[in-house]
Amino acid sequence: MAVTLADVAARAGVSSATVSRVLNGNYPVAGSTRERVQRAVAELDYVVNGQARALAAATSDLVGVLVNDVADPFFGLIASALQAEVGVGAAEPGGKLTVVCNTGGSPEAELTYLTLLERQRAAGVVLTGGAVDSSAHSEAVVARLARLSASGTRIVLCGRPPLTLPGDSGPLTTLAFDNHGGARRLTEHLLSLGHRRIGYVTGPAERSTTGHRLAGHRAALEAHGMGPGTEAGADADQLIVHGGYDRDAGFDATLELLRRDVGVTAIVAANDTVALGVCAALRDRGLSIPGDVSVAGFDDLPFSADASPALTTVRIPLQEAGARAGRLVMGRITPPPGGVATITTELMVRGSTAPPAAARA
Amino acid sequence: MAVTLADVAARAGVSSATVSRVLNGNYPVAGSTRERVQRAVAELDYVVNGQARALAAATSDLVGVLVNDVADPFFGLIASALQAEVGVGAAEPGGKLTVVCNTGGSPEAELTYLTLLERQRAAGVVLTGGAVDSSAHSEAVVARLARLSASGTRIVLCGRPPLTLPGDSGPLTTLAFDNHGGARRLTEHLLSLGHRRIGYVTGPAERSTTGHRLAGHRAALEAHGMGPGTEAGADADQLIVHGGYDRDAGFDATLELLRRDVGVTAIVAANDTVALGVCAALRDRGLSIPGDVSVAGFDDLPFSADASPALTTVRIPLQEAGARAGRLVMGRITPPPGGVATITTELMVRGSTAPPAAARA
DNA sequence: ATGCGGAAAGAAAGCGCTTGCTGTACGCCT
DNA sequence: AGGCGTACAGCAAGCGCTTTCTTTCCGCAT
Repeated sequence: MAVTLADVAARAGVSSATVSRVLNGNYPVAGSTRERVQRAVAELDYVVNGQARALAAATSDLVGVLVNDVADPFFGLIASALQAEVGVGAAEPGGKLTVVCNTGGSPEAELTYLTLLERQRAAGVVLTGGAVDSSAHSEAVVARLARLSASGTRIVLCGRPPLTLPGDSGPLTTLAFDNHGGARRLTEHLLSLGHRRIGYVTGPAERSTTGHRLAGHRAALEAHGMGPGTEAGADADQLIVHGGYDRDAGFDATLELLRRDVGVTAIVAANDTVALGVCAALRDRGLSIPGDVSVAGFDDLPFSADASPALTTVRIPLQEAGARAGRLVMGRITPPPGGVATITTELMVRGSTAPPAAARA
Repeated sequence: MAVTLADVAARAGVSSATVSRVLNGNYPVAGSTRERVQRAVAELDYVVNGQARALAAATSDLVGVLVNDVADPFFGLIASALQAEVGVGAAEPGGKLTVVCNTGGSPEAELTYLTLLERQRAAGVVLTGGAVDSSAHSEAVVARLARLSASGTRIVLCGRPPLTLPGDSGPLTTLAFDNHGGARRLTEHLLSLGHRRIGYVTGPAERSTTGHRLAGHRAALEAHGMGPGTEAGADADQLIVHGGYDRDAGFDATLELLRRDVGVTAIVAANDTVALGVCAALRDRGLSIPGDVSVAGFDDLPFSADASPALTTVRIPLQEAGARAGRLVMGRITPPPGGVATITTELMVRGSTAPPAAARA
């Protein structure tokens, strides 16, 4: 059916071994022969069978990237930059295809996709998104990663807590986002504006990112004498609503916060998408931003800068992270010493935060 | 190195053929033998080599999806729904891995990725986004698609103009978005509000979608006696600015429109992302939305409903389209008669459009 | 008893490629 | 002129599976 190496060889009057060598260019072939072969390849419009090649050469043209959901801009940006880095320019050898796997945050799906990628003998796997803090599942994931790693698959963690494989050579290559520092600076910004009653809508409880951001927020409060032991921090729990990483979670959580009537003058959202819901809920209740309540997000997704008012948030250079993860998984750059590189975050102060009404009066 | 079929066979005391049959369940195997094999598989934690299987069985576990850029929510939503449909639940047989290819709208990149997918003998390919109207390139693309199709790769066009392969069995399976109708209804909405000077920011000139939307817009104008031949339509060209599908294009185009000083009371953007830029530019110039100028978009991306004011736009059910494309490319549903299914669009009237100031006065 | 059909398992031939090893022919040295 | 090194090119053995064809073995009817 399809044109094979043998067809090309026959046409060029050489053996298939020679054709293979011309194609891969890793063995001396006389100029005239090479030309003849190349002409035959062109005439027959030959395209190598990647599966046969992979089988014979024990290589793979696939790189997997595990994300919660590509439709979420957070992951979309990472995946896009990764694919651009890993992908090919003009069929350049070494360029890989990017397999996107939506895990929906489910550890089972994560495991399933890891198995599938192992089955395809993927050249590399990038895991993104906060890890799930469930020891049962993370054990299984670690076991799978250990096998993958042992069989030569390069593994990169992006925005996940570092991980060390059992009986292996040091920790996995990791790109860690400075969630703690970013959240801390964000809350400090609100405190410096004069806010004292700051609501906080968390992400999903089981994700590691959620904890890190919340911890940063609390660290800022404590540094200002508003820790849990202090008088000012007495009802700190009342200011926190546990949500999720989607818009509706922000909406609902905000209504809950307002219902509690704890006098918030600012709300920090788990991320920008949540902040969208927070803003929607506030408007729904007739509250102005930042007039009545200031709002801040996290991630600095593309639409945040153009929101009205523009959203104060913490920028994570997601594209840079994706590109870097791509280079790491391709082995184009060497992992940082210790395996962990921290991606710094930057506070973006914009129109959605302002001094509380009381301070302005 | 890795565990192979032979290892499992040896452990179970059977031939590798039997193991293969147990794994694929397409051949009678005695219950006791089956059990023994399954135990061996579990004990050895065997994972089949997908490449070897693909080579022997002439199948593939890969489905490719060509998008402009996954980071763009428009494509992200399609890709996400597609991958969910095509992907696996618990390694269910038949589940495929989704290869995402960012073409950046470049026909060369498109061709390169098609070759790569052919090399991997992909089971299916979904092409999204408006096609590029350049005959030279589209010819090459058509040729590649014809080969892919001939070799059994299922091809689905999603949001692209229908295409018929030379000497083939009818047109390719196509999911066409009703861009024309949507744009027309959108402009009619503005006209019915009383707008007569409606600016229009187009998408990239070479994309087919751009033309379809613009045509719909013009059709609405003509139907209201504002066609190019009429007095009202005399300077129609002045109301149109050619842009692109990104936020900055909308920003720049709007400034240009204002510079022309043609008295627009409403601006229709090529899509929601562009509308974001349009709004930003208007605010930048101190104009209120919709007080001074109404703004409308296209696509109804997730953030549009929560924008402030909420964006009037035309909804394309992108997730539904992606899911349907997934089912088609998997052969789970049969193509519509004639090959072309039209995805209907729906006008979403929201806060960013209102009667012009003059009409309200 | 003999023979026969069918169910289950094995042997082995590929699938299309890569690559170590084996030839072969030429140019050069002594 | 003989021998040897070098530069190419071919042979053939896999890579790990699937699948066709055979074989084996049993139970049953004759």
